[in-house]
Amino acid sequence: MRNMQSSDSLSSTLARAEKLCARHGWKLTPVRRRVLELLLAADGPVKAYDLLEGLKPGPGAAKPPTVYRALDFLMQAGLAHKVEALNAYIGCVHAAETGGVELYICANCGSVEERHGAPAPAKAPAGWAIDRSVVEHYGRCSACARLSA
Amino acid sequence: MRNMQSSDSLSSTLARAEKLCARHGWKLTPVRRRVLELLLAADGPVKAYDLLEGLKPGPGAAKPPTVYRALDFLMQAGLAHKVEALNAYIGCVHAAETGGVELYICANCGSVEERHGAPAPAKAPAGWAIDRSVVEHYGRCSACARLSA
DNA sequence: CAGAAAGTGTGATAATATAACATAGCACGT
DNA sequence: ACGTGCTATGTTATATTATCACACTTTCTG
Repeated sequence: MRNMQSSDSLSSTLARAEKLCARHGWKLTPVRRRVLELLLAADGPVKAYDLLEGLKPGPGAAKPPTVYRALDFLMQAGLAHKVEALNAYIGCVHAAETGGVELYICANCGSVEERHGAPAPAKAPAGWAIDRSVVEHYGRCSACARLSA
Repeated sequence: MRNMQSSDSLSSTLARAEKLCARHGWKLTPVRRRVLELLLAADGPVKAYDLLEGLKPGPGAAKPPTVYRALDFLMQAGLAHKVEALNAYIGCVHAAETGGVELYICANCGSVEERHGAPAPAKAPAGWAIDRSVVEHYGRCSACARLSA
């Protein structure tokens, strides 16, 4: 098993996503919801074109813009994150938490851990105003670190 | 002016790169050196295909693999960094400094500041072994922050 | 010198992402 | 209900970023 997301918690995470959107008046449309499901069900970061494949079985055979638009929405809503160094995307398990996200990515098994509310870099250069930070750590998760030790 | 690199210091940075490579037995070949020059002379992060254009004037009209190979070398040598969230590259002014790199990127003017020796995240999840971290902060540099205030 | 290793040239193509414009569904005031 | 505008989606094409595979050359080494 490569992620922390059980099949049970998938549906409860989706339910929370529904509520979050309802509360804000955002529309979790079928396409968006389907993309979120695929992200949450995956064992790790997912490539955009794999989502595209994942969408094929359904009635709507999507084209790239569809997927990218859904991803944009989910990221704005805080329901997904982009893993910049992998050009891949993950569903956010702790949606609605505020503050920056810090990602820990296991290079061996692909699992990802999210940390929220990462402390603002107190040591930014003088005078800089930081809007957004990308923080990604690559290494081995505890399980994989033990095995390869 | 968008970066901190004067024309003077360009040549001295190149000289230091030469020495660094000589000291380690790495080969700073003409192509690699030319790419490094382009990176250092630029006002900010440079896209791979812009480097490709920049190489055209010279005798060797390069193809993509040439540029990517040069970039790989420079990054391994610590002479360049990739800005993951922009798919762009920067020449490293503090080459040979150890430890992780933290980048501050001004969304307004494109200038970039490097910080080296970023403290390892003491709060990594228990048991994780971190090999490499990507840390990029987006916002406004002190000059641009003042103007837009 | 012979052989191996590292670097580069070249053509093709893969992988990632967006532009531009058409269509459809829904919300809202009347 | 009706039109109006807004949001979302569909569709075609294309832009952008990156790698593969193979040939050739240069350099290093014994």
